[in-house]
Amino acid sequence: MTERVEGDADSDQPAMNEAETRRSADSSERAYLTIRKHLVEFTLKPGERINEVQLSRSLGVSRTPIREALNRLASEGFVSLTPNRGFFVRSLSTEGLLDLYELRSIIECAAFKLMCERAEDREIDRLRKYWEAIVDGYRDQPADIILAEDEGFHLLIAELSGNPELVAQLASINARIRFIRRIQIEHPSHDKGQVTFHSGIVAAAVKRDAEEGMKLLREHIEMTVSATQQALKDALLKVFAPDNAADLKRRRKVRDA
Amino acid sequence: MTERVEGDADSDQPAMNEAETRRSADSSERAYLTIRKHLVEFTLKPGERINEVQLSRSLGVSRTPIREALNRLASEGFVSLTPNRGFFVRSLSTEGLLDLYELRSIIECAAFKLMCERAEDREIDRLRKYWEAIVDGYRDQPADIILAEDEGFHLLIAELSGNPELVAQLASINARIRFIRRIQIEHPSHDKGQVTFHSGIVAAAVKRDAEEGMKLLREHIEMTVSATQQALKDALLKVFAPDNAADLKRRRKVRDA
DNA sequence: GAACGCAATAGTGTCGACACTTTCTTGACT
DNA sequence: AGTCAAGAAAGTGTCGACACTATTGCGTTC
Repeated sequence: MTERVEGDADSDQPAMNEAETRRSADSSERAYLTIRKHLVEFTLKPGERINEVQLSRSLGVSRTPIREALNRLASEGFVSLTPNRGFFVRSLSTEGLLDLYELRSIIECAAFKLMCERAEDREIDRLRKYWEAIVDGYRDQPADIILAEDEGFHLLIAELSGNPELVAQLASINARIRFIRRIQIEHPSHDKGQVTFHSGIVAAAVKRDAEEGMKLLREHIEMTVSATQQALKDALLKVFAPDNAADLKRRRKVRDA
Repeated sequence: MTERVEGDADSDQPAMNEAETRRSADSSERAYLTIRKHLVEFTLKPGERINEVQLSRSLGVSRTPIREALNRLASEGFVSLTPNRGFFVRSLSTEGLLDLYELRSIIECAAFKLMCERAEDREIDRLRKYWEAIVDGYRDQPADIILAEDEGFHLLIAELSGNPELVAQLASINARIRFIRRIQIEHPSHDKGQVTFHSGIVAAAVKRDAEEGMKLLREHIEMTVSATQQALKDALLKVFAPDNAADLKRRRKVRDA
């Protein structure tokens, strides 16, 4: 949805004690990536109010690029903005999560169907090859890699649907649930049956069997949802463990405000 | 998608020659609404580069709120941002339009289905009453009112699906195609059969007949798409009429860049 | 006369400062 | 002790200025 290059956020300490004040013309982008990382890793906790000054100091830039980044994150649903009160970390409640996964299921099923109807044979072949190339080492990869490969797979389906809007939507949804998916992958409950699932999807695509593919997708997403819910609960518990219950109460009050 | 109150943009000349420099704490919001209006009405033409200084002068605010508004509009797909070169009015090509309508169809069908499955009877009744309240004068209203009532109808369906994400998505799509829908409504080709269609939808909802409703929705959207394409062509022709072909050529070159 | 480079201009990206609003603190009053 | 209000502190919203980048126009060279 947002109109820029992605380039994942992996450099972390860009400033802090860096005296050399370079005007690198992309403070805003770096701020965006860094803040998103904080959100994803719960360094900024759900429900928390975001202090612009503090953030700008810790990133070594002024408030302008910070605000730009936060506005972007607001459009993407990561944070919310209350006039004159500032930005808040959006707390992804369990229901909210369900809603997002439901939306994802809708988009993915539609994409699969359109792909079956429209894609050329050699495009379907691209999907098959993509999967074949990664299937071997798939389950032994670290979580980040698995996640990226999985997202790539589903995104490719969206691309083959021929509708760029679907791609944009799915990418935006992915960004929002990525942190949870990672938690889920690292969680003991993580289902290794994904391999079978993906192979099934490829088979359905080759046969152009839209119904079969959509059925698989729906089942798959439903399964991950229930697994994810437990993983999320555990993660939230861990995040709020050091504090006492007061924090949780406040969070509930502000939830989705 | 974006996290604020909507409150439609209908006040137009907020500043310009207003000497009194009030710090009203919502310049950003006003800028957003005004710029969006310009985009919707083709005052800012597709493909055009947006000059922040000029805009800020004409709105009587500094560049900060202008940039904030433009960033928001970028997230929503109205404009695009090229680093160090600025914002450009996104040219909604005919294909792009098709993709958007397709996405809309997907979302609306899914919403209708979920509504049939989940909504309580009194909620379905709300939909019926909403339509009954406006059906009488519907076709004689001015374009803006028809548009708002129509959007409200479809948005209500999304709400009754029980999934706020669907509502947000639909709202965002609506914002992007609103200007075209208005053009289409004012175009001589505008189909008055919408009344029948909406009544059909309500009937299907009352019967909880998801298949029937989805069929109607798909047909309806497909019909409007073809009608809209002609309307869009006429409108674009009108917009680019004063200039010569050079402008169109430039536009093609930059398209969706 | 066309291509190239260089200076001048226009425009974006970021900053620090200040006005205005919300939130917290303190102290008077019941 | 608890409540409320006034003032202090913290924080957001907006501004104008300046640094940096892209673009335009001009003069030079081949």
